[in-house]
Amino acid sequence: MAQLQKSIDKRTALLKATLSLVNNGGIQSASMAKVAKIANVSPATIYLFFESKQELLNQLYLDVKGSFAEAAFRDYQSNGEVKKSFEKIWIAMAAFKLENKEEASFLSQCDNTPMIDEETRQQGLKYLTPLFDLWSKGIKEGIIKDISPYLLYAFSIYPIAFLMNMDNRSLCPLGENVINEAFQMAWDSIRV
Amino acid sequence: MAQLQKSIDKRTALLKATLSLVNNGGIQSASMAKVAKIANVSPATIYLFFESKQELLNQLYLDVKGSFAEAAFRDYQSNGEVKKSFEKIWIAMAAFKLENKEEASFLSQCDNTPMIDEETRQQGLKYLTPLFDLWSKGIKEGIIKDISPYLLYAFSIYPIAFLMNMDNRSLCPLGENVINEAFQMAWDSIRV
Amino acid sequence: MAQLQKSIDKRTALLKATLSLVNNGGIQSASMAKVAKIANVSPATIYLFFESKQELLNQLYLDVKGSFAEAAFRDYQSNGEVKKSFEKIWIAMAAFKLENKEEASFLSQCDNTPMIDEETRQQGLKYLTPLFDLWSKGIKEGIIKDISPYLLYAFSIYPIAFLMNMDNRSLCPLGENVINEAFQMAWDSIRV
Amino acid sequence: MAQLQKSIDKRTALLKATLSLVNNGGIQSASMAKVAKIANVSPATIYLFFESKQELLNQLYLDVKGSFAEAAFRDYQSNGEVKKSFEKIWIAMAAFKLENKEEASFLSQCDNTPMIDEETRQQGLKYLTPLFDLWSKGIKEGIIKDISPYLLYAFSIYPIAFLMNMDNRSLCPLGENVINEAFQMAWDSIRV
DNA sequence: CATGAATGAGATTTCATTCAT
DNA sequence: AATGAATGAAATCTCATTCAT
Repeated sequence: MAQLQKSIDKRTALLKATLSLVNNGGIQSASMAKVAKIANVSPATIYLFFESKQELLNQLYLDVKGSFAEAAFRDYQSNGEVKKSFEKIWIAMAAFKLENKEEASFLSQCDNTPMIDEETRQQGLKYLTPLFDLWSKGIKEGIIKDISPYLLYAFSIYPIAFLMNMDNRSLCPLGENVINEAFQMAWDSIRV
Repeated sequence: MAQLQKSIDKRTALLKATLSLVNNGGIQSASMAKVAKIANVSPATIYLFFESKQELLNQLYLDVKGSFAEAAFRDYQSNGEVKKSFEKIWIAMAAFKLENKEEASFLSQCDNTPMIDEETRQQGLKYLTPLFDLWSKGIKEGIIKDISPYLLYAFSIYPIAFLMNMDNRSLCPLGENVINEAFQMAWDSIRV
Repeated sequence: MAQLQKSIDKRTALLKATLSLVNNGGIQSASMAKVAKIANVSPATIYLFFESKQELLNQLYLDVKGSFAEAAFRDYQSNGEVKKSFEKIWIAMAAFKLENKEEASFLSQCDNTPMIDEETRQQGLKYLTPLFDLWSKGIKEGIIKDISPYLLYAFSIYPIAFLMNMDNRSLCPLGENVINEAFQMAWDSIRV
Repeated sequence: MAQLQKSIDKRTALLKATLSLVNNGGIQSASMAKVAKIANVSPATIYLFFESKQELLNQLYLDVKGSFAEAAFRDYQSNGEVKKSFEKIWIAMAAFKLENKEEASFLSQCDNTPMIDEETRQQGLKYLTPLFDLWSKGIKEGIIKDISPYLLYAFSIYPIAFLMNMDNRSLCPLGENVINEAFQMAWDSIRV
């Protein structure tokens, strides 16, 4: 038990170290040696937990995506009104990205790198099942446009990443106002 | 004259080689040696045209962004109706991204890499001035939401990248239908 | 313990390899790759011991300067007569330079290269403290000219390097006779 | 004639450029490309005047050594008193090194680099013939120690380089006082 | 004469990964 | 289970030199 805990801790430390390194300097600057040093283990130890750098990144991706989903759906109950539910989820997502910039920025960096493989991306998508279900329900109720969930995602969720990016670069600071305006746009884009 | 042309050709070949390499394998896998080999020059020759790998990527970024803008605004005339004009631009942008997947994917990869520096990004943004002006006009006319252009961009333009990504991964093929649905969403998100 | 010894050995081998390479071909021709090959390690291994080529050279400088000082002062006791003491040191220095041509020649090459940084030079100077102290004593006793130690050094010690150089180039072979003549000159230059 | 002059000017410019570059950064940092740029010619042009970088450096060595000798013996007349004559030459040498730091420093750097070949060094030595002759005379007169001119040189002339070095590094500024003290040492070392 | 373009070879350094202990 | 040492391969970039013009 203590052994297991220690293992888990080390794994977590490694993921955390990677996250932090990717964040200042990009994926390429997160070398295994640096990761090891920050996590206070030997480089060789990383390979006890992850098969390769690729796998380390993929695991981190899933991990972070999981946290994101967990935050997004924490207060969500599937039996509520569609718009209200969507709003709750959307705001939670935005809040997560604002409060966890490292995680958010990491996910952004993963969007277009070949280091994350298709299979992992698919697994990541599964975390969003509740949202997809909600959209299905909305579509059935005639409230939401009857189109591919990918479109719905593209216009209502994906933009959050851009906003966060702007916020980070101080080009468009995200106060409560802006968040509300943004949500309105998200909703307008998908509602019938 | 012939010499100048040869120079230009070589520069172009280098940019093209870089574009292609970044596209399969990501920025980090586009090594100067590979770029040189594909462009059929010696590695040292690259440095006659670009000061460093960073500069090569930044120049490519501007180059591609320029082509993108050129395509986006080719048929646009600033005196038309706001919605029609926006549609024309939006469709042209989507078409460019669909027809020039390498360019589009490259721009996506640049979104979140520290290899493109802020100054270059700013210069890239300038290419979109006509769109920003159009939005201003629309806002004045009370047709478009009176909010930051970054928000407008985030919800109406940025999603195109996601769609293209889905198209590439065969998750959501972009036929004419889908394009039209997508444009509708873009418009709904920004219109009053 | 065995590991530590192996580390020390490797470090020593690297320094030795560098010394030897600098000696035939100059500093610039002592490439890290060659150093590695001669020391029978991979180029990457050098960086486990030295942060950069600069540091490698600086460390070697200190190392050699240390050996030199050690030899110079090995039999010296600070309570002896000034002239006798100086002679002992001077002869020991000359002997070291004659017997350790690689080391001596390396130090000469370091005299005028920007690869050795000022701080390291200063540290190197400290090894000569006993000599400076001896001079102070001589000055107080009115035996040695009351002038800057840099002058004393320039005229009594620095010339040894030139002699060694001539010896190497077979222009002025240093037998016992010459050595004695030379010492006489050194002494004449600094004595009152 | 005009053509010839232009050629000479270019050669001079190249030598000057090399001198300047060697001076800040050492021999290795004086790349042919930089030399060309500073001299305002094409890299290829250098090879019209010098066969290789080696030759460029060797020529520069001779050139500078020549200037040095010219300055050293400018006011010297071989029929004067030995000590007075030597003093005149010595002071002129020191003055040259102080007033032409680039040249002086360059010569120092050449002392221990394999880039200057033995033959060139020998030619350089010839410039000092008048001094050697003076010493011969002094020896015959019983004023100067009857020993190898290399020894005389090592203890009376070579130290100047060290002093200049110290002056450059602000460790021992050379005012008139120090110069006179230094000359005294030089003379003491070689006089009977 | 003079050159700008071009380059092959090689410089320093970093990295993901392995392996003996 | 854990590691520190070690590395081959490759990355970015520089350089002395050549050659078609």
